[in-house]
Amino acid sequence: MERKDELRVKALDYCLAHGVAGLSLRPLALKIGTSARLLIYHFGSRDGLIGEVMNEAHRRVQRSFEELIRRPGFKSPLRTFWDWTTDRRNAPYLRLIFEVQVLALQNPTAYARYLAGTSSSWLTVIEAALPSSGDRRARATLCAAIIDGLLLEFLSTGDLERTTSALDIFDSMLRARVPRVGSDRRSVARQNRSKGA
Amino acid sequence: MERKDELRVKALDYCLAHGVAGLSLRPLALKIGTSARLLIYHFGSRDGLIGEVMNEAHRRVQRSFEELIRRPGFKSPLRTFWDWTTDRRNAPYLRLIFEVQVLALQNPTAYARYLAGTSSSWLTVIEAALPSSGDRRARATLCAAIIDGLLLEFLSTGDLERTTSALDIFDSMLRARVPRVGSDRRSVARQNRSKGA
DNA sequence: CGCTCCATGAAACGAACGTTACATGAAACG
DNA sequence: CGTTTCATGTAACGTTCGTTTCATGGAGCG
Repeated sequence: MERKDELRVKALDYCLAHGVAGLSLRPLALKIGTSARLLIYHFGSRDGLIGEVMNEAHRRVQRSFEELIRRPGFKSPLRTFWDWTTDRRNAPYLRLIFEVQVLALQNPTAYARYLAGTSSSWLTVIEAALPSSGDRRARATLCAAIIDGLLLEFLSTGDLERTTSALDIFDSMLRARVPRVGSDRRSVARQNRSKGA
Repeated sequence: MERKDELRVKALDYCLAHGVAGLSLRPLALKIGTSARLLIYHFGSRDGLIGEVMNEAHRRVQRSFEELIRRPGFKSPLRTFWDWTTDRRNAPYLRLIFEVQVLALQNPTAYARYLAGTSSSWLTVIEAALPSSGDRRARATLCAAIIDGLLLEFLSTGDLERTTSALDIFDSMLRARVPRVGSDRRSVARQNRSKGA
């Protein structure tokens, strides 16, 4: 069983570097010092391997995140979270999860099973951290989307300075606590309904 | 040549529905009423086909976007842009571009060529629409990231109401014109430099 | 008609894919 | 010791992949 653990860890490292979209067993096996035969033997199938690899990834991200919220934070919660996502120890994992999430958009049957409600669980965490208000869920959605969008931009361009500046701007906006806008959820839905093609 | 145009259009429709990650010629050819032989004949190779398909996608998005900015806008620019991205005529294209962008993160040599600077070109457009200020580029980055992040959330969950509420919150924040925060670019860079792992 | 060029079909190529069958050596256990 | 179980290697299976080869039919043109 310990051999399987070792293989899972090495396979995860390989997926962090090469992605999971076109993953094939033989090159992976060659790189981590085993054979396609043994990967099937230990994990049952390619899908089983990817499943265990993604579970391991989620586990590590979870562990790192729990360590984060245990530490005392000097900066704002959002900025602290941003620094965590862009940390080079965490970014590869988030990139991998990004990949699976986007692949699941076009091929849910193949990839959705590897997403253990990642996005919605983070949304819940953020929502719990926000002050209570009628639009708290929408505010949490906004915060999560900003992290996602800026992270995607950071991963694409590598421009940490610009993306961090953007986050700090939003952070200062958030602290300003702008009062509720006139368009509540119902009126938004009304506007959308008159939009269709 | 007109036959090739027809094939390109049909292939794009197929990619909009099935994605481009695991695209293979024979199923595509079967679905659009041709053969793998002819796809190679017309487009030279699989990569050539994907290249032309993505060009066609970018062309259509571009055309739709130009039509958008030609129309008079009743709502805020950002909300107008959001309604455009989530329009069911446009969202599939943005989803496809999302897919390629994320695939390029892990495999730039294979996919980066299909991204004709999409993200940066939009950034420029947004930047031009914002009032001039020292942090205009960062603000543009923020706006683009919010659209990206919310769009990804919308595509993943289909929850247009919640994501639109989130956008409206940000829109109202933006209108409030919070003054510059203390952390300018230089101080941000300073903070980041002392972050490394 | 004869020639040329373009479009297409049928079939195959070699490679890579996930997976399996079979054999074997080592270790654990009675 | 004999037996069983686990881990592993070798080789193959059948399939699919992108691509190529060869042949053919038809349209345009002299």
